[in-house]
Amino acid sequence: MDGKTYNSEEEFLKDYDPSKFDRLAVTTDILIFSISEEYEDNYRKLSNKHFSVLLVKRDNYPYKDKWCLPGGFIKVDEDIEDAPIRILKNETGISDIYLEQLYTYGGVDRDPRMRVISTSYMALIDKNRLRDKLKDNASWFNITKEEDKNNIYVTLDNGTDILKYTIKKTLKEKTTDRYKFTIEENTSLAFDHPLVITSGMERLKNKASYTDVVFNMMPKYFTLGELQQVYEIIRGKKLLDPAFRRIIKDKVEKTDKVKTGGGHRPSVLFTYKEK
Amino acid sequence: MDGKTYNSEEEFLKDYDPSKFDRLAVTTDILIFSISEEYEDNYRKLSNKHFSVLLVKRDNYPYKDKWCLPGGFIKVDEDIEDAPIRILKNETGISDIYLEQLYTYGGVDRDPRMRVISTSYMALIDKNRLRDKLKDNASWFNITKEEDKNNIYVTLDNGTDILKYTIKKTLKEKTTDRYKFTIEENTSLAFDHPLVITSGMERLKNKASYTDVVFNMMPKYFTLGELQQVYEIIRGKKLLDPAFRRIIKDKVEKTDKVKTGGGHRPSVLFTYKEK
DNA sequence: CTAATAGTGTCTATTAGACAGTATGTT
DNA sequence: AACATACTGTCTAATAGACACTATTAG
Repeated sequence: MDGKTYNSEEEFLKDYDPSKFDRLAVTTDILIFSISEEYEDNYRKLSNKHFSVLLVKRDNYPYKDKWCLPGGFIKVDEDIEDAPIRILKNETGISDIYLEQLYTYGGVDRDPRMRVISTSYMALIDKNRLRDKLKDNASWFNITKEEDKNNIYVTLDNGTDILKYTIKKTLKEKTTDRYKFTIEENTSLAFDHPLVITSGMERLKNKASYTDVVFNMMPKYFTLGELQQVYEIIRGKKLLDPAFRRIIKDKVEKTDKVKTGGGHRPSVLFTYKEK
Repeated sequence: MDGKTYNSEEEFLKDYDPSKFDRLAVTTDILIFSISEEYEDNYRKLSNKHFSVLLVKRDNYPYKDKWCLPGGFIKVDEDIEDAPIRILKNETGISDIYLEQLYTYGGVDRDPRMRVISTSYMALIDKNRLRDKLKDNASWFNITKEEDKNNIYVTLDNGTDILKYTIKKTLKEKTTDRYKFTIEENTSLAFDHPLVITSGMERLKNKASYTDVVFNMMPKYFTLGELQQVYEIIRGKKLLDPAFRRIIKDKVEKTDKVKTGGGHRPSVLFTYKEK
């Protein structure tokens, strides 16, 4: 550092000038994922479930009127993990929500205003917990994803707006099959949020196959059919009933409640059983 | 934001004052892992391998004379992923090294000088690539880890200094078995680096079981015995030969070279085969 | 009765774990 | 010859995939 030598940490700190280092604005973006239901006209059929993400509409520049992930600046006197909790509380009104850090994005041109570093978090919730508590610039978007060898095509739909984007995948590292995602096309999402959403979905998909994360999106009581539907949505493929039940059986607890009224055999309600 | 309304993004940006947001120093810490060998006095035996990490000795306050991970500040005009590449090049002289972002730490009191956010990266290298290129404040430390239900006990040894620390594990989240790590005891490592090292080791251990990361620490040619040793060190358990060879067989390619001179049957040399 | 889901039994294929054996170079 | 590792065959256990079947309700 500078030429002077110090004899103790106290002495050093007293003399220390923090301004000599570059400082950057640090923000956090939160992916709030949930499952939404769409009821069928056929009384016999189960409700159609969708994977969905909460977006907010920007009311000022940059990206005015575009949709983006909820987020905000990290305060100088705030632990980084406290920022997403604060924002989540502010956005949904609830505070005990599954939260996980995902990735820190820091491209030089992420934000036209200034240099910003952004740490993304993923939150999973059961939508039933927050009936009519949403702010009016916020909205749930159903996610539809299609994929081929080189691209991921995503459509976000909240019933009014339809947002589409395309992500290009290029293999970045052979030993771990990691891909570099780049935005190939994007009409209506702000910043690099298409990247954040896509990586978050991938992460969740992976975690769903070796952990119990999925239960964070389930209500207290659920049928195995409903649970299977959610797994299928997140894993992106149909699962066979007997296999699914085999795998899940130690993770759930049977209750004496049943769900009736579906025009078919009633289904037993289960709860999540911790190990 | 402020009261004024703008008609275009250009207009908005011209008027924009970036100083109104908190700014933080952002750094990166790099875990450089490798495998070191310790030759046995018994000519017949294979060399004893250790998992090791590169540390540098701090030559000024704070934490003067303590060991820490190589790292540095992210520059305002530098992409966040470019910082670890720059530091790695500077520290080891090589540039094509396996690199992966791990986690962003941002506790308020991480650094006594000022508020710092730090993104950690993990790098894996084959030590043979950098014979006598190390700087003189840097040193490889062999890592020994022991674990019980509540704690992880780690010893770092470079032949001269022995550093010890203890990490306390507390279950943070039930559905994904995630633990919160806290430093319980730490005599000679700077900052929160015991946390970074421990989490990095965990991450590598997991990745080793479902990817080919391990090959990043191997030389071009290796025997299956050596490869198995490295897997065993990282996974933290003995593996059975036939099972290991079954799993690995599609990932490696036999060469016509053999390794002789070991006082036992010569071993065929293999190379990594990409899918 | 019928459509639609709930739930189970069982057979097969694949993968993982375990052990025992054979092979071969150096001193 | 003996030690230490290299390498393989095979049996068993556990897990995953597939299909077919029975059960039960609202309308």
